[in-house]
Amino acid sequence: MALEHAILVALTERDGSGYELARRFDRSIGYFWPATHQQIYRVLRRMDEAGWVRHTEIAQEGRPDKKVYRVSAAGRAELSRWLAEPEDPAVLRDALGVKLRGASLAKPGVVLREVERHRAEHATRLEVYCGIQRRDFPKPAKLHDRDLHQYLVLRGGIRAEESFVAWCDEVIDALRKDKP
Amino acid sequence: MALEHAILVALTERDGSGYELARRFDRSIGYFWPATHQQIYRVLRRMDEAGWVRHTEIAQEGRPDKKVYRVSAAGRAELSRWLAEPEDPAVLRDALGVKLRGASLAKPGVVLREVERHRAEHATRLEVYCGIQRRDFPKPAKLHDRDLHQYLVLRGGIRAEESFVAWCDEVIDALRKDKP
DNA sequence: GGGTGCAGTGCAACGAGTTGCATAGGTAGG
DNA sequence: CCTACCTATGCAACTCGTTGCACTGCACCC
Repeated sequence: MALEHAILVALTERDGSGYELARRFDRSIGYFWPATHQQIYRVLRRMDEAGWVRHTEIAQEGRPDKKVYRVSAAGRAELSRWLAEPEDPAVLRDALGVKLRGASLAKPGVVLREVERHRAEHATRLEVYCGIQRRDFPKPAKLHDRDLHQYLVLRGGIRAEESFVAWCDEVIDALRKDKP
Repeated sequence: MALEHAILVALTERDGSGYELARRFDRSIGYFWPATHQQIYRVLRRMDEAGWVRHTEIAQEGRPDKKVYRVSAAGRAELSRWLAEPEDPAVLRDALGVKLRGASLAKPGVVLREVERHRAEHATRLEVYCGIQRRDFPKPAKLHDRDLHQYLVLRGGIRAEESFVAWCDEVIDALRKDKP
C-alpha cells in the first residue's frame, strides 16, 4: 500500500494534477513504482477524502479543467509516519525465471530466444538510465539532500538493470554451450 | 497470468498436492514467483476445470485427505505454448526507492536505518541462495538441461541479491557522508 | 480529410494477490 | 496442560492493479 506514499513524495516535490502525475510516474518515480493514470486518479480521490491532499480546480480553455493537488499538513504527517515505519523487503517476481526453469519442456532454442529478447529490452532501459545519469548528475560527488537521494535511486535502477543484463549473458552463454 | 504456468512447471518436475506445492514454492520457485497456498488452491481448481491437470484423491489416516495433481497432455501443450509466447519484461517495484526519494521529509537517519535493515535482510537471502548453490551445484560446469536451468535461475537470484546489497552499501555510504 | 497523439477526467469490469478465519487431529516443547 | 506448529483443504472479503472505453478539443502530419 505504497502508491499513496509514492504520490505524496511526488506531490511534495511539486504540486500537480492527476494527469501530470501520471506523466511524471512514467518518467521517474514509475521506474521504481509503476502506476497507470487510472490508479492515480482513484488513489488521489481517496487521499483527498482522507485529507492527505487538497485540490484546486483550474479552468482551462480548449481543454478540460484540471484539479491541481497539493499535500496537506495531514499528508506530510502521514508521509513521515510511513517513512519511519519498517517495510517488508521487496520480492523478485519475474516470469523469465519460471520460463527458464521449464526450458526443457519447450522446443530447443525457444527459451534462449526469449532470454535474448529480455536482454535487449533491459539493455535499452539501462541505456535510458545511463543517459539520465550523464545529463542530470554529471558530478555525483557534489550532490546533497534531495538531489543526492534522487541520484541514488537512479543508481539503484542502473545496478538492477546491469545485473539483469549480466545474468542474461550468463544464461545465453550456458544455454548455447549446452546444445551441441 | 503466470501462476498457472509456474504451477505447471512445478508439477512437471514432480506431481504433488496443493499444500505440497505451496511448500515447494516457499523453498524454490517462490523465490522468483511467490504464491500463497490460497492462491495455489484456487488456481489448481481452475486448471483442473480447464483440463490442464488431473487429480487423484488420496485418503490419509490422522490427517485430511489430499488431492495429488499431475499435468495432463493439454497442460503440457499449454505450457509449451506459453514458453514460446513473448513475455513483457518484469518491472522493478520497491518501496525502498520511494522512501529514499522522500528521505529529506523524515527525521535525519530514519531512512538510513531502513536501508540498513533492508541490506541485512537481502544479505541473509543471499546467504541462503549461496548455501543452496554450494550444496546442490558444486560443479556447475558439468550441468545439463533441467539441472542447468535450475542452477541458472538460482544464479539470477544470487546476482539480484548481490547487486541489491551493493546498492544499499552505496546508499548507506553516501547518506552518512551527506550528514555532517 | 483522416489518422495519431496530447491534455484532461472518469466509469465499469475484471483479474491478481492478501488476510482472516474454519476445520481437524497429530506432534513437540515449555 | 496449554500453546504452538504441521499437514491438508477451503470460504469470504478485501485491496491492488489492469484494460477497455467515453468525451472534448487542439495540433500535427500525410
